[in-house]
Amino acid sequence: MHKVTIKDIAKHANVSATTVSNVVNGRYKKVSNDTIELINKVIEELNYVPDFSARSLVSKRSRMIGVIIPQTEEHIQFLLENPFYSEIVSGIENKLRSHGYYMMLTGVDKDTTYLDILANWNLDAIILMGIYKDGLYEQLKKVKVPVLLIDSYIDDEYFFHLHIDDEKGGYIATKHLLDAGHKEIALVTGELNENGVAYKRLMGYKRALNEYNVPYDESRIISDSVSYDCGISASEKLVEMDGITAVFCTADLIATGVITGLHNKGVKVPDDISVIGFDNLSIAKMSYPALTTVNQNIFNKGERATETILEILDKGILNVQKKQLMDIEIMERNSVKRID
Amino acid sequence: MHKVTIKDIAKHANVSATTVSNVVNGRYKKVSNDTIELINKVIEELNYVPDFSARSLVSKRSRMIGVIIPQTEEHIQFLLENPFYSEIVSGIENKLRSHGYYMMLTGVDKDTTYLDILANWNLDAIILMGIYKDGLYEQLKKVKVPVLLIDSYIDDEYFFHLHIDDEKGGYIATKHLLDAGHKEIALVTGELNENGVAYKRLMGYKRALNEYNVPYDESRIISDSVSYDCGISASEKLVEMDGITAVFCTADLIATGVITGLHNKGVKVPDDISVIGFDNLSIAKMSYPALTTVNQNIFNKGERATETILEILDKGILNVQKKQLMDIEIMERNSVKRID
DNA sequence: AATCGTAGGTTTAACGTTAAACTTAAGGAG
DNA sequence: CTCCTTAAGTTTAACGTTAAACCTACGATT
Repeated sequence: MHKVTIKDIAKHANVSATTVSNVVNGRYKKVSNDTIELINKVIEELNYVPDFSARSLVSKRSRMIGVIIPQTEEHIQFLLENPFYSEIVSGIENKLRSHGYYMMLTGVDKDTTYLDILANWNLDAIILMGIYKDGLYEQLKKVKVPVLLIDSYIDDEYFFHLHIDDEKGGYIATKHLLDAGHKEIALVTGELNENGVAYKRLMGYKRALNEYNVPYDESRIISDSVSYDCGISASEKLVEMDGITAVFCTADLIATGVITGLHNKGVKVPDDISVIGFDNLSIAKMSYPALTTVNQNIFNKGERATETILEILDKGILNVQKKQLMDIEIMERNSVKRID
Repeated sequence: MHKVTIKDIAKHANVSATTVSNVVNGRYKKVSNDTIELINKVIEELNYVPDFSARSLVSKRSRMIGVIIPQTEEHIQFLLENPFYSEIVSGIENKLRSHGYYMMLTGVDKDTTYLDILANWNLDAIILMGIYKDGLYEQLKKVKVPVLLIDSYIDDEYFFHLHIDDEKGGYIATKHLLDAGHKEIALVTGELNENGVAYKRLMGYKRALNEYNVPYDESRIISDSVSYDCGISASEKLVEMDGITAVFCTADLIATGVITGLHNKGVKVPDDISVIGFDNLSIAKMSYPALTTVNQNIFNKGERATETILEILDKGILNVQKKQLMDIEIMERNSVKRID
């Protein structure tokens, strides 16, 4: 009981394999209507499905896109447990699927030589989120496949970029607090890396403070990593800071931890301390109080990433804009209180 | 500048392609140490990476596992935005990766003939979550690939199953409330399908009530779908139910919605109404009050699924247990109050 | 001296598909 | 009546890898 191949169809329909291939791939100009009909009937009867490995071997295309998510040492489960990644992947997958493409999803750990693999699955393109150290980018350039970087400030003309304006995000978040009358604003953030989003958001924070003539005080910056638990532990430091009336968390995941942590210490949000987040994760509306945050439409970002990839695959690498910016805006909920 | 193939390595090392293949695949018994060393050197120099399509074509194995997540019409973004799925996928991916396997992740919508595709990527196995209608299971059986069903009560010897005891889960959750003195207990659940987990959990609920001589009242069952928003809307109905002191939500996602919804109506959790959830999602600890729930270790469930798959691939389809049960237990937090 | 086993290879064909080059018959233009 | 074009195919080779069958030289065994 062997696998049904194109040759079986050819034999049953009394035509050549090429003709079957032409029908399967919609090259109808080369085949008569009668033959098309006949072949389709035989395909149906014999339950033929083309073999993607064979197809990919000869055509050098797989209709498969590689999606890479960062993973840190400490948080094995980081990969998809961060809702940011799962939401964006969700957007990517949906769009890919609706266009007949498939997704290979993988994390990267330290000793991953994954690019080897990614390179040789004949992936049509790669979407990479977050930032990476070591020679990863150099390796990626060796692969002759288009690469789209999401949320990376690596300055390299080779890559395609999809972004929000993180500096502006930091600015409007801080401005939102300033406009609500706050002057003593702490900032809780993940790792500060010059090529990462957190750093840019910090820059925006500084610019807003400056614009409002509020002095920047480095002792009010808490930098750890992007997680709920780090939000919890940050809250302990916050309680000990004198005079704080508001906190800007550069990620919703941190913000939810901060809120819970403050709560546990008997500090009321937003009555005692206001909190603003960043991202507008689906969990932002679930916290209590519901989180005011900077909305980036994450699912849509995933869709947009896929659209860009599809455009590149369609028009060629040279005819697509290298850099794309997405809009952001404040999403007001209940975690920020006006003071005077 | 063509792709480096096994033949290039062979030429440079002055050996046959087969010998290179043997080295690449670790069949060292057939090659002398000197040759192994030489070949490895050449591979390094020329930056050779095997082509997976070619390999898969001849070997009928891809080292790739297909993971399928359900998707409903109403919630396009359902796929990974449900933390349950993202956590389990995270567990699957991590384990796969650490064993040198890859993951193809996809949703299914109504008009997906995805099995065609899944069948012909030469996937080594398929992991399927949730339940599906139509002929999907019959189609899956045609594919000659091992299939592991997570959380499905489809009764078919063909498939491998990974489960928790959902009836017991429903039972211990309800018992937890009963033991805390509650007698008037509503239940909020997703779609009730005989082959799904929600139905079993409902059965457990009934058994517990029965054991404690509390009459079962169908008007206290609210069935919608598994989402935060449905939790919100369920809360409106709950407020109108007379005498309710506790609610069992058969999913944490619903429970968080219920808590927020009740809150908005001025009902205090757990002071006025106690809430217990199911799953122990990572967001369970983020709600306020933190959610008491039935803990199934989701990430670990994903890992376990992968382990089973790897075992099947290793030992053959006949030498692995068809059904596996995972443990559950109550995870106490702050959303349930003892009353007397 | 003949035989055998084994280490260390090589050669060949096959996996399923497609791209490129080739074939044939019929119809229309001149 | 001949030449040209076109529709509707066919044939052949190639994609990169591996499994199976085959080969050879050398040392050990009888």
